[in-house]
Amino acid sequence: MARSGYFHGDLRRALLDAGVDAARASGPEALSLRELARIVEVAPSAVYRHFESREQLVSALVLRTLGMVADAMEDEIAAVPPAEGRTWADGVLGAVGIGYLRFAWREPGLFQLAFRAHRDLDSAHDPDARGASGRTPYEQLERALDTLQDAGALSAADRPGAEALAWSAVHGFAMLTVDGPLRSLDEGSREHLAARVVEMVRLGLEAAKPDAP
Amino acid sequence: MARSGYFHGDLRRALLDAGVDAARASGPEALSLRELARIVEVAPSAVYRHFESREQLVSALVLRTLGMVADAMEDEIAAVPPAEGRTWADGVLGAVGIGYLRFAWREPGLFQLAFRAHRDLDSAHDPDARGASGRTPYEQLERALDTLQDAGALSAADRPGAEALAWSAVHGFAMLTVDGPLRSLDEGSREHLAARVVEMVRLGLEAAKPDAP
DNA sequence: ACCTCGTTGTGAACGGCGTTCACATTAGTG
DNA sequence: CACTAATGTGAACGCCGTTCACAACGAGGT
Repeated sequence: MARSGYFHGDLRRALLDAGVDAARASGPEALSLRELARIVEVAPSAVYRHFESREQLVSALVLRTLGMVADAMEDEIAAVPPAEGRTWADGVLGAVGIGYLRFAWREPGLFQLAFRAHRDLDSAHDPDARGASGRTPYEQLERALDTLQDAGALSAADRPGAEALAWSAVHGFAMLTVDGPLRSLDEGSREHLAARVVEMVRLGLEAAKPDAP
Repeated sequence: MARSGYFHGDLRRALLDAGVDAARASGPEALSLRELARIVEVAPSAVYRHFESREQLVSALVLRTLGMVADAMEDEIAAVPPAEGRTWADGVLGAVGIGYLRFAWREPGLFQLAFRAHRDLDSAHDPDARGASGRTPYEQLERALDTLQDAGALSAADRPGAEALAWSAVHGFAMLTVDGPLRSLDEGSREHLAARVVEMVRLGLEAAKPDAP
């Protein structure tokens, strides 16, 4: 923790901790390499012993944050009243979406860090992006959709692309409400609209009207 | 155009032109004030005679770009086969969404410029954000939803928030496909999924299942 | 105990950025 | 024609990310 003179105990971890704090407080823009080095009381160049570049540091922070998102989803799923078949599947899918959104509102800085410039699908299955449940956020979505399919609410023909459909709606709403034009919505309207977004996703997925016979 | 010695003919316009070119080529990150000044062959400080800050320059560029988006939507609407009532209304709403998406794919750099850090709803009605039709992109969406309501496909109770619902889905899909994890989708799947997104929005809006009696 | 060697942190420097300010140049106006 | 307001210049400030030669340390072998 405290540095033993010249050497820092665990600089890599300390930088990541400071990074999470900074992003939480003021978003991903505030993540300056020099600033983090200052917080940890180390020369800027020391950072390069643990990360190849600022970008790579940010990537590590993104993975950490994705784990938190996964936990938020898991919490929301745990709160779904037990049910069977289609009702349960709908509940889980909704919980995944609401978990995503509630995390975004509770931790806007971290949310932006995780999803604003989160460019690759690699992280969707990166071990470092897993939460306590052992799943990444993307895997939670996949699982919810599997459940939906098993419950007979989603046809096999409509399954491909279902992740994109659901993610689009929820992610778009998150963007608009966290950072965008709808960011000054009060919590009530926000939650009400979120429920409509989730309902829209459900309808879009269960419509089962493929354009091929 | 060419500068008459000391003075530049129309520096403000020249900077905006250069800014659009730069953003088109390499996204909004590449918009450095000094770089634009270099292109226009002027000292960096000269920029401050026309814009209070880099941020304000970018804002002006955003408005310009929104006008182009409005035009793209208008083009798409013009291509909708003429019909009446609900069919026509559905067609217009779809065209607005598809116009948004096609613009995003055709001009990814400009799209990001316009919608990535586009923080206020003010620009939704800013005169400088209007296209040739005299409407901003947001106003096009409003109009499409009005049409939908007039056609009886959208209840008055569901009208508030309809903009947010539609925008969320389309914007989220645009983000994922332009910059995000789905950016390497081929054009075919992209268009196919876009149609499903639009269909999802339609279903979500026309569901007419308010939670209050 | 000593010496080596790889690891980790330092300090100074480079070029780039946005921004400021005193100053130079010009176009219009009275 | 002189004055003034508008417009462009040049140098400077403090920030940023990154690089590199160098210093301090821990561990392992002799």
